[in-house]
Amino acid sequence: MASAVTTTFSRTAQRSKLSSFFLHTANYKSCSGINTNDALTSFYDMLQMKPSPQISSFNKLMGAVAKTKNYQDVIFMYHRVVEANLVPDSFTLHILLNCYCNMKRVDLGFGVMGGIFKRGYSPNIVTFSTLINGLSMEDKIGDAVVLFNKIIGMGIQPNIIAWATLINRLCKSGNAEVALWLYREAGKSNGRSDLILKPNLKFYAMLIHGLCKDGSLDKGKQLFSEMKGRGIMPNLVTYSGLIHGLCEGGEWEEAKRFFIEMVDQGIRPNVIVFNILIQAICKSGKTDEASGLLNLMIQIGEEPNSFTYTTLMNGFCMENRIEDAKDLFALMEAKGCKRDVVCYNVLINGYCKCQKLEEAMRLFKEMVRDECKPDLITFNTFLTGLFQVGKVEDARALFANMERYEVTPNFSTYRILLDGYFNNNCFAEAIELFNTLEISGFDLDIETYNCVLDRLCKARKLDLAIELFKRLLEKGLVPTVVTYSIMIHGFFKNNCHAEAIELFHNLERSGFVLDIDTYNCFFDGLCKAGKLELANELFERLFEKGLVPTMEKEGCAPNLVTFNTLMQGFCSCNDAPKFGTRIRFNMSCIRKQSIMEHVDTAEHNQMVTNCQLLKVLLCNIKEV
DNA sequence: GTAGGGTTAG
Repeated sequence: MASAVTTTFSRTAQRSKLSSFFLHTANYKSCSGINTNDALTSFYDMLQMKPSPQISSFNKLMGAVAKTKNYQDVIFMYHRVVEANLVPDSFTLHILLNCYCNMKRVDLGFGVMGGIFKRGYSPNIVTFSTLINGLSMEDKIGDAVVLFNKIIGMGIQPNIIAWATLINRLCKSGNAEVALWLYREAGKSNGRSDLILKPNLKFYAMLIHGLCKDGSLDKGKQLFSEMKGRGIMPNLVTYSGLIHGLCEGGEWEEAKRFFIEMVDQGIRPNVIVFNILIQAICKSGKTDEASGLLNLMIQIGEEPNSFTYTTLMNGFCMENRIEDAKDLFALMEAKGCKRDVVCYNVLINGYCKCQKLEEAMRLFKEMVRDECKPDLITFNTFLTGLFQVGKVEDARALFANMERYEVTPNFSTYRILLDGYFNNNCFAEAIELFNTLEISGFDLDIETYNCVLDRLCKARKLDLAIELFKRLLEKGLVPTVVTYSIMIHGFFKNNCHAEAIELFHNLERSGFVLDIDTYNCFFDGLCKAGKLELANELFERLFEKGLVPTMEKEGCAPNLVTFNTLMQGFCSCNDAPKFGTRIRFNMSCIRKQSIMEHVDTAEHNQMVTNCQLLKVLLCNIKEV
């Protein structure tokens, strides 16, 4: 899309009344609603005036454009100002700094701070607050806290804006406990009453919401009471945050209690709090109840918005009720509610989930016609769906089309392609893609390596797997239990029993904490390799060492898979009677309630089959 | 004239 700058500068600049508006408006805020094109016309106009207007007039214009989030345009304007030999002042530089931070280029922001020094100004609390915000936006909350500490060390006193920036970002990044601690600290006087951060409704709201979202529900509720105790009365937004936090933390009953309390206080719920409730109800699988809430909203005259419809549509899609989702999609249009990219994505995902790819494609075309630009999530969703039904050709074509829509593939996109190629027997293509990603310096994580290792092992390309395993170590990646399970399984599958056993023993000796899946994988390999004695020995050893109870403590308890694997192994060998005691023991373990919890259907069915088989077998087994 | 601030969807 062409920026407003290009369009403005491609046409002859016209002297506009706006120019004089910017030259003479005392109150900058009064021009916040300005259209970027008009602002740029005025800007170009002002640049040509002789004598040049004051830098402050240019600042007003740049500030106005920055408010419209057209940061690229502000940067363009900054360069034109410098080229025109105008001297940027501290305000100009701070506007520029804020633009870079909002564009998630805090590195360039720090560069601007250099410029602030170079031009003889000193960074102030505004500079640092902006940078703290910029760092947080790039998920560098730790660096933001370090910077905050540093400025205090430099003797710069944070003001309420600096505190609000940091506390808000901490709450949003899952660090509400830290935020609360800081808030408490900021509330202490340190002998200077002018520096105390006074109790404040918005700070409380941020903290309550954050604490609940992070799972500290009791602390959140406690803070809510504390706030009321201090005479700060919660309003709709405070209640919404609390209710949302409680819903996210799974305390639906509590959320409902506060909703009722809010209504009793005479606070009328708005569309946002309804949306929060609808989402929570959908998540608990009661989509019809959520649908009832939509009707209630309409009844009381609270207009549902695109969030409302989309949330509910997503609820239906998750239950494979695509027709209901489609009806809602139609209702949305009938009610004059604009369908945005999220809404289309939800429905495309729904169609993909129930494998109606033609419908998904129709919708994709419709959204383009509707001038709704597909985004990264549209493509990632659609690609996943196409690969799932084996439409590899269509997936390739869609991927090739991303550029046309100015959407850059991300790491998830490549993972979808990689998995998709592997799952659809395009082994060579998958490996080629992986190699390209590796060479192009893509930051591949251990999970991606695990995926490729697994496929290589399963394709009996053990040499390549070993080579790749060495390479990931060289890269400094740390293998996980999954990596080792894959390798152990790979060795067994490729008949390298000795290597599998050696690897397992090395891991045990080195004190590496194995999980039950790794043990199961090892047991499975041993059983299939006919090494029942070894499997039995290991199992006995685990008991002798008291390791089985330890395994239980560490969430690594033997599960149904363990017993199923061992039972099958013991039964299928020629001298099954030898393991009679073990088989009986395993069966009694299986009957234990704890083993039966969290068992999937397939595993359960396997168990039933095993048990039936075993009953027959056991009849022929003499007690040992 | 420059920074921040409470709630919602994929």
